[in-house]
Amino acid sequence: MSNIRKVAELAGVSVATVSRTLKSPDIVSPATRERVRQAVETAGYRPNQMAVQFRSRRSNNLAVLVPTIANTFFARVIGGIQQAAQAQGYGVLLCNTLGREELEIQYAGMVAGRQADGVIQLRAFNPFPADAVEPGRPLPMVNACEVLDDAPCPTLRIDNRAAARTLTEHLIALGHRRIAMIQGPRRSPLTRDRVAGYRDALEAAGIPSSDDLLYPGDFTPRAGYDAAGALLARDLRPTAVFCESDEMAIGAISRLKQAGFAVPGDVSVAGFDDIDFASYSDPPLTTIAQPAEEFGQRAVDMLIDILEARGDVEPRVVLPHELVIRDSTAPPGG
Amino acid sequence: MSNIRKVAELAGVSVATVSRTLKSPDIVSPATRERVRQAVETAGYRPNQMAVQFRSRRSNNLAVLVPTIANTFFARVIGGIQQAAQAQGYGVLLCNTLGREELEIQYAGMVAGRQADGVIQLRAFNPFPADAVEPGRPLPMVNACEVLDDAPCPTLRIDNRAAARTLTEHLIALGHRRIAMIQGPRRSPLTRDRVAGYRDALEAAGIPSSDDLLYPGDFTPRAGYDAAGALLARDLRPTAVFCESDEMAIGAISRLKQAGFAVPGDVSVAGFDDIDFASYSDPPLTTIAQPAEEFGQRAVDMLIDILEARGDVEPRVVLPHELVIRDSTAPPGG
DNA sequence: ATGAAAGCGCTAACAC
DNA sequence: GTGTTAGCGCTTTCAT
Repeated sequence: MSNIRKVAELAGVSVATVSRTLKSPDIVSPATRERVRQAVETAGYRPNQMAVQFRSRRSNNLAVLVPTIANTFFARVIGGIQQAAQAQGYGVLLCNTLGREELEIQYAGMVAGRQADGVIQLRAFNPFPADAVEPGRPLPMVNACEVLDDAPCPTLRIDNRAAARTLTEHLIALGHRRIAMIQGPRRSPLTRDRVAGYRDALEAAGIPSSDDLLYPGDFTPRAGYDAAGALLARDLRPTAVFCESDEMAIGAISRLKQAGFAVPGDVSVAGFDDIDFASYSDPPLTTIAQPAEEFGQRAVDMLIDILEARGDVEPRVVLPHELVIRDSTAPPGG
Repeated sequence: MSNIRKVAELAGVSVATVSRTLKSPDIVSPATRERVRQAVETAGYRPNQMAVQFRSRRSNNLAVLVPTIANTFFARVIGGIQQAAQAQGYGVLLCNTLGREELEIQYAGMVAGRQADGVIQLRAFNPFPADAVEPGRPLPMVNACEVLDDAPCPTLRIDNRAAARTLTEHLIALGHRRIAMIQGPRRSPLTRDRVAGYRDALEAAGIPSSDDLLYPGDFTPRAGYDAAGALLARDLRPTAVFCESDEMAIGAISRLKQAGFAVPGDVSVAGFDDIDFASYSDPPLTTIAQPAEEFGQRAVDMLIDILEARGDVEPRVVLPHELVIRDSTAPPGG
């Protein structure tokens, strides 16, 4: 493999000139520039990025901490991250953490080890040890989607409480009063905020809310399926179910139909995220659309703003969501 | 940030000893070892991986070229890759190529630029220029899932032809004779092999095959939806549809139901991949299960075998598939 | 078992 | 506009 010295010899110039020709061609005379280009060509020279990174103290990599890439929504977010990162000359180091904190901490250590310049964390957990915060330096992290209340870095999310309230209001407006909720993980801020929004709507409508209409889940179809089963065993069957992910909604619908109930005839089902499959489900899902790709792109932009110290980064960004009404929700007994 | 020299000073040893303590503790005396550990601790020392990589000439990163991460099947494969890579101390550089060759070539260039030690390519395309093949050195690449016939590296796939044949035979055994196929991209070896298997089955049953039962697609639900629409416009409606992905099958079912046809009553629909949603679709999908996570894990193992020259790597690995019969297929007119 | 020292390939002062 | 040179932080001979 050829290096910068070989190229310099070939071109009859110094290594500094070769370096300059590559980094800032404009400060090199056209003649030299051309000779160097030739030499690069004939030598088949590719700069050793490990050396470049080492010397310039920047890895140009972003570490992405994702609970699970198997989740359709996260896959879209990562698509957005990848696209934006690539456009700005950064690589994406993927870290599937399965929500395990020790793994998240380990991966965040890639910043201390200079493997990555910064971290995009898609879960509400700060993987940096307290002593990683160099006083004066901002933490090289952006926390997106599921966000820590007191995140020590910029955050990016939708207004989950408002979204959940809107969705619940939609259900109430259709005439539902017994509305169950299939939730995400119990301790997630996502779940907490969405339950709050759900309660907001019930309360505003004068409907008493009851904890036993709340079913825990984990965003997977299986969880929705199981929760729907539990829900059907109740004496007073809910007439509507608000699922915290489209995946769970699809699972729930499957279970409901299997038990002989029509959706939305007997039970209305609403989802969250607006994944691709939401439109192709039977019935097509009423859901809250989140700007998944934009989450990724914005997170990258914000992180690079931090890394390259391009002025101040907005600390708390809230992206718009949208209620998408399809056919999985209808008046009760309709 | 502290470096190895500071630690050496603190411990009162040479940098070489610190390095040794970290890399091969066993060749350092227990006493020194302990002093160094102390020093590392008090200094809060983390080796600069950029320097380590630079010096040792290995990035310990694997580049993964994936057409689109938004595809559920690929997302699972990547999950497997990530898991195996992490277990063996490698990082995963994600490259969403959208099937664009110039991007694939650019990303494969990360190997020449020492950003990555090797490449896992999930599409049938060789992104390495001819002169990248150092004579004598094997190409640091594994080609998995969609595989080049004459791939210049080990490949990993299922027997797509056999799988398609099995699935088609299942349809024929149910009594279908007019079986349409909604395909992947026209020029993909995946499509070619599966069409071949489909034809094998028809031929063996003495059913004439006709090209106009073949509908092009791109693996997305939308493509399945559209193709199903086209298919319904025919004079003689097929009684069964073989879709080259579960995503397309779900899209197709959506379109069929929308047009008032029952699945499988009026039209049987089969998919491919056995994604999570396949079980929760209505009706649950008959499909071919592929070992997605295993694809990822095996690809990583094979690639690392190449990189670390651990003996010979099996050049053509074929993983098992399985026909999963659910409710989306039934006898015609049933 | 440990230390001294060379150098990986590159960038960035600093000189001319 | 170009060359000289000093490292970046680490690993790894080669001595001792």
